[in-house]
Amino acid sequence: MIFSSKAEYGVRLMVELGRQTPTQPTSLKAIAEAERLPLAYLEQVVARLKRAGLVMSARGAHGGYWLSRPADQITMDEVVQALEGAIAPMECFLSDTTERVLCSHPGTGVEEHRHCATKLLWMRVQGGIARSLQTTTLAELVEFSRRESVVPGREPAVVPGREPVVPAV
Amino acid sequence: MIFSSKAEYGVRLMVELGRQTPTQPTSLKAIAEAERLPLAYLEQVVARLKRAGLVMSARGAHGGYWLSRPADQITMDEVVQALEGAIAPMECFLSDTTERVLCSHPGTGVEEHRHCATKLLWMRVQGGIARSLQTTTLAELVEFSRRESVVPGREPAVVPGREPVVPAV
DNA sequence: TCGAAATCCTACCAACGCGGTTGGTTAATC
DNA sequence: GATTAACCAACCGCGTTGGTAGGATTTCGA
Repeated sequence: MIFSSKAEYGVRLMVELGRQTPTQPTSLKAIAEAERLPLAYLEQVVARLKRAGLVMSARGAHGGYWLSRPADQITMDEVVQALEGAIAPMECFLSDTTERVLCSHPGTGVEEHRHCATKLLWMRVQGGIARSLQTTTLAELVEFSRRESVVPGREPAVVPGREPVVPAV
Repeated sequence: MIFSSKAEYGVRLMVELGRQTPTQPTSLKAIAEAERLPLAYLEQVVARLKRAGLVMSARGAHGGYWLSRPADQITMDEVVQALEGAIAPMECFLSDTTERVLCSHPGTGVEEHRHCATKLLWMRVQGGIARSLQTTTLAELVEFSRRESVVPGREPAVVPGREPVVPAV
């Protein structure tokens, strides 16, 4: 599994917030019940979203959460990044903003100076993921969730302007 | 981290095999030393590749492994799939070859019939990953590893009709 | 014919992250 | 002042990960 349940829950939470009128806050309890998710765990999830500035909150009675921006100005890579941290296919991608190629194993002093072929592969994978996340907005997901599921069997039309997904969406 | 070390080790192993002349087998020991990886663990990794039919082997002295096909006829999604199993961003994508949308939580009898918005997102992510893996061949990685480290260069030949990669591979 | 080199096979294990739970404290509303 | 809700900090069982251990089997060269 590529993403943990934090991402799943967090995205659902964001969609739920996007479905609400932004004028009044929505309580976590309401969301937990609607999505049948454990409230206490959702608290930890939403904390990440708040730290990332994606949602705002009000405490006390009738408090709750709401989106800090309109849903069409929130791309899903922001959301997923807030929930999962940096999206990296492999370890050597993390604190490695420099172009250094040092995928050899530590310990031995000898540095591997051959081209790290796997890095090319993981770069492409990362690019593929990033692209799909950046080109999807929260508003799209909200709109998708609003459509009545007339027939559960067939997937509805992909959002116009998007390329068709390869494995038959 | 999206992929485990099995994928990293296995891809390296395949690249290493791709660098050899295919006429004679390469022993795991040689690969383990070249890549500084634990031999006993590599055995488990290569077993997956063999089960998937990507490599062949000969036992006994002077035995070893070799690619079962030319490297330009091996796409990396085959390799990664053999190593990691099915590539799924989220659990509900696994034994779900049918078009059913049932991302609700089990337990309660009530089925969630609202459109599962997260599924749309994970579909796109999966598509992005699949595309990047399918359009990369082992031969490319081998060729890349042969190049002296000049400039990582430009991403070659994205599938026609696709837009260019966003984060600058 | 023997030993070395290699694949092949099964079991075991420590450590870590995941998916929560528990139990509170603080702040706002009625 | 009671209720509602966000906020906070531990804690914890469990499964997966990344190996190791130890052997069995096959093949080749001397």
